[in-house]
Amino acid sequence: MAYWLMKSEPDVFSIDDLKRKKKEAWDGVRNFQARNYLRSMAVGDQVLFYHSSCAVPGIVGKAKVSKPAFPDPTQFNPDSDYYDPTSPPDNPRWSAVEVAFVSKLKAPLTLDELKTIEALSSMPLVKRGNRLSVMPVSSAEWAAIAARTAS
DNA sequence: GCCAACGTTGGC
DNA sequence: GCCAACGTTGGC
Repeated sequence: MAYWLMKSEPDVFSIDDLKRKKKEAWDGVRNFQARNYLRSMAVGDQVLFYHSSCAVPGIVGKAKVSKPAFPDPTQFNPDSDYYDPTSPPDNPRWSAVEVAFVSKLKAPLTLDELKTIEALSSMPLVKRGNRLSVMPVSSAEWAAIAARTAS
């Protein structure tokens, strides 16, 4: 069982959206490193849900992986923002997973706060200029975050 | 809205 | 295979 952190813009898809829908395909990832992380996920892996590009970026809830990686259908959909005409149908370039809602935090653990936690100092998340939208979380990092959150 | 940082593309 | 240009991410 592994831990992950996944970013989403709340204007596009928020923790409240996931809570309401229970499950959601996590598609649209178009970065090779993030894609490789998606492909290494297993059902039951735990996920920190992070809101990015918003007034108060931070961890807002938890989810878990409910389906392992499958070809991201949006890459073959010409009407999708994520359409990728260069992806070979017999060897799809992009993957998605399905995640299920677990909990919403009573209060977000803000990026400002995350930056002050020594145990998290090597996470790409807290590094300036970081753009990785899916990243692994170590058990020590998970524990440090869990110690500061209530759901 | 701005801009720094980064990944990707494409010319050579 | 290098690297400049470009587009995107994401904090502020």
